Amino acid sequence: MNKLPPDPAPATRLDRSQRSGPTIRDVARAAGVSIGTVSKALNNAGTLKQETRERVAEAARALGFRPNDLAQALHRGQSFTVGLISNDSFGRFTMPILEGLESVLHDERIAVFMCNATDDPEREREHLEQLMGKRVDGLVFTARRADRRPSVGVNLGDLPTVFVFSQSDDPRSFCLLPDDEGGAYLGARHLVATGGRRIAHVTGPERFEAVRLRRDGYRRALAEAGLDWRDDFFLPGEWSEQWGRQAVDILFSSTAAAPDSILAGNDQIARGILDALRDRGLNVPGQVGVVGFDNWGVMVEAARPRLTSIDMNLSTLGQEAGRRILRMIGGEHFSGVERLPCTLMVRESCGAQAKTLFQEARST
Amino acid sequence: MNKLPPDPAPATRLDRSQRSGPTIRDVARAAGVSIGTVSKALNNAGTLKQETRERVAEAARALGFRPNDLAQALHRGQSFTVGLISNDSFGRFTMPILEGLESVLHDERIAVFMCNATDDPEREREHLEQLMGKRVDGLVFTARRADRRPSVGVNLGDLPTVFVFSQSDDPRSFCLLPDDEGGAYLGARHLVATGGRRIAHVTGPERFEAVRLRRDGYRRALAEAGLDWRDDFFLPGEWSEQWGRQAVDILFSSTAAAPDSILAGNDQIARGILDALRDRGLNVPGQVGVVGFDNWGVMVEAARPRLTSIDMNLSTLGQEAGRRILRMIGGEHFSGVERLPCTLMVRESCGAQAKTLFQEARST
DNA sequence: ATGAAAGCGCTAACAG
DNA sequence: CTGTTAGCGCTTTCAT
Repeated sequence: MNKLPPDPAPATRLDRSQRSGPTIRDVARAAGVSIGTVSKALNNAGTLKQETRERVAEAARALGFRPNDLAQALHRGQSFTVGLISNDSFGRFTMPILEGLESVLHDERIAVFMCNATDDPEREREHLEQLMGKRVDGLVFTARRADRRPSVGVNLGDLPTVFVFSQSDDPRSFCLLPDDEGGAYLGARHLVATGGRRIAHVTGPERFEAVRLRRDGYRRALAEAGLDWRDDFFLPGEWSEQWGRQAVDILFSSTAAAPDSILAGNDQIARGILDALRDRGLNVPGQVGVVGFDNWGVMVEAARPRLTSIDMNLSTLGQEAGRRILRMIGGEHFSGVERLPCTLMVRESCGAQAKTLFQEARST
Repeated sequence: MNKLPPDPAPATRLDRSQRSGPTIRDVARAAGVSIGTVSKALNNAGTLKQETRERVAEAARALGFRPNDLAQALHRGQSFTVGLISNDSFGRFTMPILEGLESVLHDERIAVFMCNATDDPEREREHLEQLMGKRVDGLVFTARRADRRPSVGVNLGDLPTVFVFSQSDDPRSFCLLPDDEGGAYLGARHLVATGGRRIAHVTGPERFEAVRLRRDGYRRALAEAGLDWRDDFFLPGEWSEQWGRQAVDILFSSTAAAPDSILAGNDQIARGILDALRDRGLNVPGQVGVVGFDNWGVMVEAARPRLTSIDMNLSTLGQEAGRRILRMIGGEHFSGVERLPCTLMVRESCGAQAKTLFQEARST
């Protein structure tokens, strides 16, 4: 029965005849109709007798026929795929975004190629070449932090592209970001509302745009509450627990005017702050209220007490990215930066008692 | 010149003529040769005059020609794509695996469709259908924890499939896992080597196979050191910091025979242990040595002191998965379970002083 | 050394 | 209502 393999061939090449299932031709034969009829029946197109549709459907099912998307793609000039280029090797930010993106695209039958560039421009270029070769219908860029990034030298033509949690230096491109300013405002306002008068802000490196925007939100909340900005209460540093602990040492070295509240630039910093306060015997939230940023499950839940934090709604961001790219594929154009609201998640480190009041607060 | 669009059509359909770049036909025209010649020239196939090759290459470059992989795939019956189905929505384990997998596959010009099933069988089935439609050349399954999983009812034919960090209940399938037993053995042996005599093991739920295997490795190290197994020193529970803290309360409630070393089932538990020991005023590693499992950067670095931990080498696991699937695509067959060694990463929570001796230790 | 032509599996326009 | 056919962009014999 089996003819012996006539050609050993390169091992990485498939023996096509083996793997690929029945074709539309086989279905046509089985149902006793023409190829065109099968196509119409299976796509609910054209005008066919109900009985024919059923006969074809039946034959297709019996054979286990599954249309070949590649052929379809070739014909339609649309591949039903988009590429996702990520520079967040750790996945902390990319995964929720991907989840949202994918859930939206999946409904339109389009699949996502995920590529990890890990900040290597050469690698990114290669990935882009590959994706272009695969004729993706769109492109999504993601990065670890929301800062500008130079476009690598690949001609994308007018391929629909969106930058999520990441920015392009090309003003014509479209960027989707969390509302950092509003998020920080929300956190600081919550600290005010729970009685804070001396509110410090311990955050990441000032070269991050997110750090500057969050600072602005913090400042706005202070102003609104009639509180003065104090240079010694704004501490940019690193995104680490280590820095959070160190910042507490700085803030509380002179007990004179130590803060009664701290807004952290991320949850890791917040956790460091909590640990250091604990070491000093200071009660949270009794003596000091603490609010984090990111609402990173593993951090906020493990913290003692559990951490109140700002959620950037990354999954929603991903969903919106999906919706936009679909519209762009449909011919619409977008450009500029759009920001989506953050949400305050209240837990015990600050204001859990005022839960009903603030839990739903959203920025913007 | 342009004829007006005769059909407004669904907005999500591409206007093909716009987007797709030059075809091989355009190159042929530009270079003044036939289509077949262009194909040969670009693929270094057949036998062509050197000058012709160059002329074609030049024309292709000038036009910015990029071969259409879809057409190629249709012809060859190989799509140069594989699907990755992940059930680890959090990404903690999937990302490193994906990174390794992708780096290997990328070199063979094959791209990865990433699909998130988040433990929803229906969703997984849909993804599989979609991937089959796209004629992926292979399939990789990943899960959050290395436990058996039922196969969803989709006929995969003889499509090359590998389960990484995850298992199938079909004995014919191929599974790639970390050597949990060996990893735990490594950790426990290290605790022995640094002077531990009363070594406890605080870990996750016993229904996880990984928990049982790690327990076995722990037991083997004890036996090898002539130490007795003690039921009260083996504490299965949850994968949380909370549980780590609680376990310390249990272990040290009677100061009588408290442990001098603790092997944790993961880094979160280990971190909880460290915090609780600290609360009790116990010095690590002076009074109690602690070893974690996972070597999760954000945990081990933030811990005080920094955490000695077992690395499962997930990226390597992903690479191996990539190599195997390539070989399977090439026609080879694999089945059964294979385990790759873990590595001990020594830090201050136990034995950093003995660094040179154990840092490179590998299981198996 | 190069060209011509037959598909890969499917869709859509046009006949019948 | 259904069949026929011309491609989609590329590879690969087989002629020339």
